[in-house]
Amino acid sequence: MAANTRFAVALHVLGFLAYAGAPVSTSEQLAASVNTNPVVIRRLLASLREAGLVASQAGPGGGWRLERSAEDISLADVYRAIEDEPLFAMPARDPSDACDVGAHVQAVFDPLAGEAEAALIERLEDTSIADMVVEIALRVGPCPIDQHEIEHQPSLGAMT
Amino acid sequence: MAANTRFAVALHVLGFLAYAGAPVSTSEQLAASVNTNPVVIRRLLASLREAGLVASQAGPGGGWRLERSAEDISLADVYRAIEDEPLFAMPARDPSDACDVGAHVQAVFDPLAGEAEAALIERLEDTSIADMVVEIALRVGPCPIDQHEIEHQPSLGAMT
DNA sequence: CGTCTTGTAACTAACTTGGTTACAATCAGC
DNA sequence: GCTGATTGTAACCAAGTTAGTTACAAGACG
Repeated sequence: MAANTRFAVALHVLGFLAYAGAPVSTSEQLAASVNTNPVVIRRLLASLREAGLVASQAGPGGGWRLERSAEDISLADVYRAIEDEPLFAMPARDPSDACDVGAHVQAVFDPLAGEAEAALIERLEDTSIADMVVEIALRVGPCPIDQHEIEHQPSLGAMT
Repeated sequence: MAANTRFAVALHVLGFLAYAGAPVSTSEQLAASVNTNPVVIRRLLASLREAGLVASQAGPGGGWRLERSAEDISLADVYRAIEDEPLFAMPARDPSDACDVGAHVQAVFDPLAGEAEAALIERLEDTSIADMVVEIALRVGPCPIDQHEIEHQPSLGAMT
């Protein structure tokens, strides 16, 4: 499958915004952490902004910030903000309606596909961006120096 | 998204095989019902055969049949037979490990993505091909003539 | 005004998908 | 063994998707 990497990138970026604690982060910083182009980040975050998850501001000192608290953004919110197409779909060409199966397969398939995707989303509802940030912080391990006081963007460390 | 239609086609074909009740159906017949090319059907069914869901036989009178009873094939079996790549994946380029979030996002993301996909599969486990066939039969409605006795491939009706 | 940043269009390269043709391999029945 | 039906599979094409990139307009702030 064309691996769906937008979801992973969205979680990375939202995790960054939550973890950084800075008032805003620029798409340049986010792109550096994800290792991609700032435009890719802006495109993705545009979807998240439409869903009310983040806000942006232009100009010097501008950038992106969470519009809700990290506890209040579930992975399901992110999934819904990004994925507009259903997970499973019927092929473009309609099946033959001269055949009992072809005539009714769509009516039977569609609700099944919807329920399966709903189960996926329901599971995503159980985890928040804040939960993810906790997991990340746990893996960073005890810090000799409290990174949150070195600079305003602690998560960047000594990035080039 | 590049809508995943293989899943829908697989269910259609398996439903056809179960509903038809004929000893075998040819990829030509299946392709006619799905409204696609026989080669597409053979390619897809090759995956299902590897998973032990169907069997094929060449030569005259040959074709495809279910290798297990329709009650014994869950939609999860079909999903696993078809999808080899994980539903969610990290982007090809590794994130920056100069950043706390970039360094650990994959370790946090991977199990989350796996659990979400597991929830999807778990839901698919609840429905069998037989369940689908019942739903289809219900929609066909009461038949003036028992179609299963007109011919050997009742579901084809008067297909061209 | 000058500069930093977002917003967005346009283009490209790589990949995926479904469709199609072609042909070898297999098998049943005569 | 010959014939014909059917699967098995490689090769190729067209269309669509995705990520990446460049370019530049628009907005915000000192």
